Amino acid sequence: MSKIVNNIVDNLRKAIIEAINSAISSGLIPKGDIPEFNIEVPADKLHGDYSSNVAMASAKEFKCSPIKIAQAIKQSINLNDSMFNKLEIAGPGFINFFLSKEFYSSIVEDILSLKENYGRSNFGKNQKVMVEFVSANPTGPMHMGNARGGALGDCLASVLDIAGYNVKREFYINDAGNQIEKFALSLETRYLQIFKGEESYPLPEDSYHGEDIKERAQEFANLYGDSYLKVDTEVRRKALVDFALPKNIEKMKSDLKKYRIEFDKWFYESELHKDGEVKDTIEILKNNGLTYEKDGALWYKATSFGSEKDEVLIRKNGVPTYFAADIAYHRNKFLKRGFDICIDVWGADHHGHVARMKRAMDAISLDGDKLEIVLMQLVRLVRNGEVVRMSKRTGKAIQLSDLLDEVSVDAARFIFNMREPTAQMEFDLDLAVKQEAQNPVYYVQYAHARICSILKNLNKENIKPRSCTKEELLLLNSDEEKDLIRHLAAYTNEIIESAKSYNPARITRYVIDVATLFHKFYNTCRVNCNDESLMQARISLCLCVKTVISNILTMFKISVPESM
RNA sequence: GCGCCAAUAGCUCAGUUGGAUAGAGCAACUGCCUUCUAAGCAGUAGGUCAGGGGUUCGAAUCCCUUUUGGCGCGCCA
Repeated sequence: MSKIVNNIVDNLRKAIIEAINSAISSGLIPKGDIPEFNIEVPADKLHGDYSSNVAMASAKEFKCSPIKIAQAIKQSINLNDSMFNKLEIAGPGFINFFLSKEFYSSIVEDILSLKENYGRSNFGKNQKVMVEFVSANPTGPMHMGNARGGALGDCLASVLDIAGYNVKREFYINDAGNQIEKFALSLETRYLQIFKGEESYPLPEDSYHGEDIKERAQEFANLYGDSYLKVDTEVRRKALVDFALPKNIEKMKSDLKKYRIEFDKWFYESELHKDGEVKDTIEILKNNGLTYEKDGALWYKATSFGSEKDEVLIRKNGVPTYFAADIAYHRNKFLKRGFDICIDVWGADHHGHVARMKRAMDAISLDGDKLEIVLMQLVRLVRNGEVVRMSKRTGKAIQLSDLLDEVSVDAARFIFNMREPTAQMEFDLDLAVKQEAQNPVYYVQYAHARICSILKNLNKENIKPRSCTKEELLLLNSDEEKDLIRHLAAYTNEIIESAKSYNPARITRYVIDVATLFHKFYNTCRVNCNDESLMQARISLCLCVKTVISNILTMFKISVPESM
């Protein structure tokens, strides 16, 4: 991992604290405890490369004006072993630090030596993390929400991996409970309709009306004919479900594979029932005195954990609820499989379930705060400036597979990760399809292809990249070059911040900025120039940019074109 | 009714945990290719950060309130 950048902020912080302490002991400022303060990258370059509000933040504690504190720090600080060579006091008391030339050359050397490992850190300390996402209902095809959840969950898992966590991806299949009953009923009705006519078997209110059910029933009929007309309804339904469910799951697997998502595990809810884990979990709640019986059902005292109302665990008919199984499922993740952190990616419509689920972990003596829920808002598809709800081709709600017929996987994965998960987003179909500048994924890929092209042209002239001396790298001193390098330097930290906030969108925006800064550099600084040393230094910088873009796109499973 | 999330340029969205003159991209307008990809770059224009209070050196950011949207409050998942 990059030693340089990750230590810059820490070391600066230490230097500031030392400076204050020494200022106190030499009597420049009164005694006091140093409060929390920030070190950040100012928006305006004139305000330095890093800036601290320490003087303002501690004014109250030291009963001293920010300017005076800042001056005391300036007088006492030792920057000899740091990457900084200058500091200024500005505005109401900001202390602005300026990086030395060596910083820039060090970053280039750093990236060139780390290559595909640049950006990696051990921030996560190899903790076991599970990201559970998509987990679409297997009774039907996947929709737009699953498309966003897929891109989000998969890229989040990748970010965590780079940040040093031991990550597993999982899909939870709800192959038990009410909805399977409903699925069975729907299939049976469609099956009977095939032989007895739609009039004799109208679709019940609480059944799935989708075409996909009809298709599965027809496939079943093609295989077995009317042989399931005479058997008991229970046998018939079981046969239908046993036939249709695996087909649906296979379809989901292949759709997701096309979307470049592969799960480490597909976890079946039914296993939890079979293995008795649901029963065990309920037993634990019982033993903890958190259940009671009412109206023939078994209830969980969610109210003793801050919920507004209690929840049913076992229905009057003896069947456990989804909630009961879900507690058992998360218990399985933590306890049986030893995950340190579990992350669930859910649609925002499930937000009511979040606190309940976390507290239920506490209720079974686990730590609910280790269950992290990433809520994502729903997606609105837009075409020609209008919201699209239905697919033109099928006339049904737009499915993941419809989207991928129209939009490239690269574009879909990129665009879904441009917005904060918590933000409701608009997905512009026209834009996503465009192979043009406006489409941000091409903008980034173009920067990479441009670099490859430069290298190719140089190679034609028999100019090969070589390693540069420190002095040669110091030639990279234009604003464009320094801006670019400074931004590349922030990558490792950007990954960590993204991991902390479970927000891969941060990286998407980051890589767009890399592309922008590269394009600016490209327009002002010619790589193939007369000064051989400068040329080689710029080639080195190009290789750094290429590395970072490639690392990010690869991480997000977006193609990295050498030419466009 | 109660609760959760949001409201920032014409549109889509950022805003690094309270910092300096609120930023991008699209759309509009003006420039830049007989030397590395114009899928690019430079520039112009565009704002009462939904409204109103408060907290302090300092608020788009925190608190209260009003308004407007989205969602949730099942023996559904």
